[in-house]
Amino acid sequence: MTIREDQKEKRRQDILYAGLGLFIQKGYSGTTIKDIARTVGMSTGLLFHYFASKKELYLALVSLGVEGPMNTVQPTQMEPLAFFATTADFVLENIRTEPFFAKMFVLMHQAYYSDDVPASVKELLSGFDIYTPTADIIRQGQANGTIREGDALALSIAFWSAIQGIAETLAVHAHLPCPQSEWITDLLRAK
Amino acid sequence: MTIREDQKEKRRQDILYAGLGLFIQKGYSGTTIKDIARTVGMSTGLLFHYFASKKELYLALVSLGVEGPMNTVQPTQMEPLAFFATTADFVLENIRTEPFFAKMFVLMHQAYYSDDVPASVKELLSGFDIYTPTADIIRQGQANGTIREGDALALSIAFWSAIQGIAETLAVHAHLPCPQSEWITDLLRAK
DNA sequence: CTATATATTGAAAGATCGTTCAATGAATGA
DNA sequence: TCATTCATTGAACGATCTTTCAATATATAG
Repeated sequence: MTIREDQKEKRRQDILYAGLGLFIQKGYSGTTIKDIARTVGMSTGLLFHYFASKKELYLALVSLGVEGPMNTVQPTQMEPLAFFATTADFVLENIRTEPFFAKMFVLMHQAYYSDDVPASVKELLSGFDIYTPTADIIRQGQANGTIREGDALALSIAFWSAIQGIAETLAVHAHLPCPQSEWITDLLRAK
Repeated sequence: MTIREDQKEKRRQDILYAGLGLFIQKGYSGTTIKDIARTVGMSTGLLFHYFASKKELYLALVSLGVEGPMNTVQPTQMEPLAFFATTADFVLENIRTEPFFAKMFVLMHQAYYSDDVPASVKELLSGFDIYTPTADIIRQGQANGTIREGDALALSIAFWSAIQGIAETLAVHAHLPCPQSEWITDLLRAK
């Protein structure tokens, strides 16, 4: 690996991080290549030396999220309520201490739910569904009495909505206090 | 009020509602005047007969939210936890049964937190802060033992984040089941 | 019915954005 | 050192978007 290749890779990371911050704050269409280039301190034309297009830059970010720490949230053999406690704790702890993680969490939500993203991104994310597998785990917890009664899908929506909303808030305002993971877990806990 | 004025007003409502749906799904920049015009079935030029600009159309929507049912959420003399139970119940019930309410809730969040909105909208919303007054009520509930201990602002963020996330999900997918307001209230309740 | 006001269209203007490209400066390798 | 490759710029191109406008159809008023 030559010095030039190292610096090129570092420059790519800078562009990606600048893009991440702008995309979650201004949306895909609201963010211009000029915005990103100015943030990292380069000319607009030069950015195309690192990424072939705006679409590809955004897709590279979403791919980072798909392969990254986001999908460490995997169903396990844990006791159901303990799984949610662990998951909430892991995600909130990372949101609190790693700005990149918090922003990436918001970007993935944006990429999944917004219609203001390239079709290639939608294709990459098609088939992703956090609610269905989570709802299954909730049903197991309801069966063994640790998770409250109620529509499992609705409980899943409540759990992830809370985490998602917190990520959105803290990704932009890192100075605000982060809710405790136990509060979110108690949303599911049977009394 | 002539027939013409009635129809003009009705047409304005149609444009506003079409814009609301598109804005929350594609963002401000991602939504084009052409999009909105096509949705209501008129030419692009005609839309400027009803709204002077895209900015003004968006601002009219946010103004509806500011004056509308959104600010019926007012601190009262209620017992603190009862206030949150009532608020969560009111908001979730409206999100569940009134698509316009759910979408408006999402739009207000977008207008407040996104940087992809006209400066005039930011000015209209400056000074709005749901967290600070809510955190005050939480402190009262902590004082009388009905609300759990912990950073009041963080509890406020957790409460509203959950509701906001649910609104975002149901505004786009109205067929999904709506979480119970008690689940959200239990997020604050002392054990 | 006639004249005036309103509704509507499609095209054009003006602005902005993504993208390309020729030209130049800097670093690398032989 | 010199030739070659890479980094960088700024201007230009084409596409798209907001907004305007002249022209036409339709409805209202007297």
